[in-house]
Amino acid sequence: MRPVRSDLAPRPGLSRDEMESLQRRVAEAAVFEDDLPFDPARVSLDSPETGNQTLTAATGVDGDADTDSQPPLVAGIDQSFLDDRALSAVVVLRGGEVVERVHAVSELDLPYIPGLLSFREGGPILDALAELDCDPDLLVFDGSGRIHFRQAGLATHLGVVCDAPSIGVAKSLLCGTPDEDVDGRPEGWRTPIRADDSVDPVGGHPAGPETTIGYAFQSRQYDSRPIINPLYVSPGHRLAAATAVDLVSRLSGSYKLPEPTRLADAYADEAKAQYE
DNA sequence: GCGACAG
DNA sequence: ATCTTGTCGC
Repeated sequence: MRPVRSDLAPRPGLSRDEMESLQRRVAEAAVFEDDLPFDPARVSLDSPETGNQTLTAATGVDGDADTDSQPPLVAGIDQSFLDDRALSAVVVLRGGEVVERVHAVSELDLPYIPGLLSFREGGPILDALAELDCDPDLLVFDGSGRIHFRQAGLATHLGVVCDAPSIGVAKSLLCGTPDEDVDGRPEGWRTPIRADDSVDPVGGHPAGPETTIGYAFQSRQYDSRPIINPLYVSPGHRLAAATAVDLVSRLSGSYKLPEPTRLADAYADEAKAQYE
């Protein structure tokens, strides 16, 4: 998969002000409403092994019955680190099946700076995506999308550069305010994350308290003690916040992290062993 | 000045 | 992100 907007790609050697202005340009190009090449309802972890060819009525009118009969391709992306190099891993799923796995090792140019993560990890991730033979319908990133000071987190930045639907799944909240207290909620529970003073309005995207920039989502919860923190899901590009949580919910298996992310996480560690 | 901050 | 032993429970 190749970058479509390489002019907006995270380049090394930019000053902090230049990185921030590039993020504003990315946010302006971002679409936070549904513009998907597939029906979200067709995303699941169930393998259509036995071919559920019921309801094939629509295929006769739209054509492309072959590709329409299969679930969308979803890519999970995560990284592990070696000294000052990053190992970016990508695992692509179709239904519950892994159809491709690739990884790339790249030099890191910057340290981790809250708010500028895509400039540290973006390039390395694009290196891995370039190794892909297939073309994912959806990209699931480890980090934020619209839940970002300039509404241009990692998932938004790379989603725009690849011009692909993308979602950001973070384990902690970067900015914004949850509608309700997020502690000790049951599985499946979710509440909106609204823009606050730390979020800037950008392009056609407002940043008032009425703006939902993402959701806190309780993907897993055990009946006992160790209360599990929720996931913070936000749209990256080409989908609305509500659709982003719905998709993450559909991609959730038996663990806290959605399956594509969990598999990419494991693959990043597995591949790392080959280099150390 | 103080606080807050994805991975 | 990364460094790490033991421990509880299905």
